Amino acid sequence: MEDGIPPPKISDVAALAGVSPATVSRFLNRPATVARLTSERIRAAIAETGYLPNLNAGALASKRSRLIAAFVPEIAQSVFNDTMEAMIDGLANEGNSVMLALTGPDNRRLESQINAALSWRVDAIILTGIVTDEAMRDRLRRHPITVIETWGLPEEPIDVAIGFSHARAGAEMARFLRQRGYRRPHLVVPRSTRSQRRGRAFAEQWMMDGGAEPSSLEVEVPTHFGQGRLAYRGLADLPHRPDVVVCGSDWIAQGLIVEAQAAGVKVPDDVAVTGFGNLRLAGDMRPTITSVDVDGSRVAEEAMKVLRKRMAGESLEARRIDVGFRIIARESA
Amino acid sequence: MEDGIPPPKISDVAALAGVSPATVSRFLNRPATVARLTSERIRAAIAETGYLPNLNAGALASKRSRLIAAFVPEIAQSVFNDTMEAMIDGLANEGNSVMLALTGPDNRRLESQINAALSWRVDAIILTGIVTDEAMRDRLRRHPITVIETWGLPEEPIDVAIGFSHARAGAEMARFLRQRGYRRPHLVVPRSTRSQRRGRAFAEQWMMDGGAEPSSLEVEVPTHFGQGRLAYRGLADLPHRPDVVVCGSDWIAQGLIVEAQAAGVKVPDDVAVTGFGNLRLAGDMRPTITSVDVDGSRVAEEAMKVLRKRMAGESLEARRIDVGFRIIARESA
DNA sequence: AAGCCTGTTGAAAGCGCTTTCATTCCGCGT
DNA sequence: ACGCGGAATGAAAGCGCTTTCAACAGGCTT
Repeated sequence: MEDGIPPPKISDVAALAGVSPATVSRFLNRPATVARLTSERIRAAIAETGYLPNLNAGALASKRSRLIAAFVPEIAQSVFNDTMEAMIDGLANEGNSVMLALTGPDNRRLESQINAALSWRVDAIILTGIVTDEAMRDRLRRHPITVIETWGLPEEPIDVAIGFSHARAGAEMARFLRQRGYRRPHLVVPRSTRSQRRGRAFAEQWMMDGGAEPSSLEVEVPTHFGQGRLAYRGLADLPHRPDVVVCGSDWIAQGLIVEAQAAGVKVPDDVAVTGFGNLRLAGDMRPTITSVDVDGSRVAEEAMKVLRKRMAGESLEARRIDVGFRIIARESA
Repeated sequence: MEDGIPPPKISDVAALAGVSPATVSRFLNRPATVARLTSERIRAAIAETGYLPNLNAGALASKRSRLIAAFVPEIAQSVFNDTMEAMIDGLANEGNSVMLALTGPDNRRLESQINAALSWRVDAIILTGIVTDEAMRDRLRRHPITVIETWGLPEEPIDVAIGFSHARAGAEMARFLRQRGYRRPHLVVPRSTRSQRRGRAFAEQWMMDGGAEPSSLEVEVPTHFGQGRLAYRGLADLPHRPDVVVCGSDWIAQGLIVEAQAAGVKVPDDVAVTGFGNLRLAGDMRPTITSVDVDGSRVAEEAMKVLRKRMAGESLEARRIDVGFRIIARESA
């Protein structure tokens, strides 16, 4: 940190290169439209001055900011991290900048963060975690920007949604476990809209297939290892001992397994366990954890495709993109 | 997403409120300077129009962006996440926006990301992970913005540094383990500048205290659970079996413990383990993991203090702020 | 030779704010 | 009654870009 002279501007570069500012601007934004020789001179002038375009001015003049706002509940420990990372990475590579906004587990700061994003005139908003407030959804719908909802797959997306059906994931897990012969599942359900949807769908499917209503435990988000341990201990108080515990995240599953083993209980022989998210640790744990895999990088990819199309002014073929999910059967169940 | 009319601007609000744009601007930026009644009318006009200031225009005109760039190697799994979260949160609360830039584990994209940040004329840059390139450090020094380096504590900060001495942390761990009676440490060292500094300091201190040079294993960053398992298996190939494994992160430690237990080896009786970072799971694991605690929220706090002072134009008392660290002794060592 | 197209460039008018400077209006001391 | 100072406001000049629009030079076509 130091101070003094203002940074060079486009007119400084233009003067040095012996062209007009307009030409420098063109060189920067649509290089193909400026003559070879001119380009060379401008390139040299930029290097010499150390010019960095002022993107605030650019955004103001062009009404396109190449700025994208990403909303996540939290980053501390989140299944979204991989997707976010792939996205931020990819966007940066294409010359965009990403503003990260944390909305808090209960979406407390959602509104103020959305206002901030809109005030920066971002080109797009990427939402992770569900915006349940209809008024807010409508407000976003009225703005002429791209809004991508990820992970969930709402019936009526704000604009575009990329994700999978949590209800189907829950139901499928119920079928999977029943078919494997389990009969007394216990659910550990994080207090998030999506997790609860999975939990509900699991229970419905389970009962539809003739099972009794599964017992369940709610835990706070973000989920973590320690919750698994507590969840394991809670098992003792249940009217009848479950033969499989369906956890809302791989971390919970991992903690539960560790606690079970510390108590001398074998997984999956004495009690089976499933997780969610198919984090790397699910495959690394002893025993390896049966989990639900969602291709996070596919979500990122599709999101970027959508953004590219929008920027190019093309129209989209689909407003709901289902990336699906897969139950990964491993040792723990 | 929809389109049509351009969003309201400050002159629309001004017209509706029957004042000049200048007054609305003042109302927005220094409310104390506008009369009570006028304020009321403006407030109403803003509400009626749904006005959101265009911050690009604001930043351009005022030369202050209230935009802060945060650089991290990655977010997927990182000890920095808590600090980042606290910081993003705090900054947003004070009316700033945060641009998150991923530099990649090897700082590959550092330069382009820094250029992007400077192009947006951010007010400050927060660096996590060490910028080793002296040319880049100098370049940043020449810019009239606040640069905060976190976690490390370089001799000659670019501007301000907030962190702790990794060398001291390594050395202290060596003393701690020796005093506890361990004699054959094995190091699992992530390939990051900071981790390696700790590892080296550990070894030096250990030998200075009369121990033999510790064996060690390098692992890639970001570290993860699976590496601990592999590290455990690698132990078998060592010339003599270590009595304590010093891991570069809690995740590694956790994986190592799980693998040891799966092999019927008791922790810490047969082999002790330490981690780093004091993540929540360190206290939750069975056995609980001895780790090194760094107060991440303190780092965030100090960073925000620095930013506040700079924005207020005050000068700083210190350019290097040591937040220290503590070895948290638990069951695993 | 006139007419046209394509490729390349420059002039100039904004983009929507902030901020200086000037102006007006009051209350107050003398 | 006069002048002064402070509070509140407005006029207007930018901030550093982008983007029309027009202009011009060649090269072709007819």
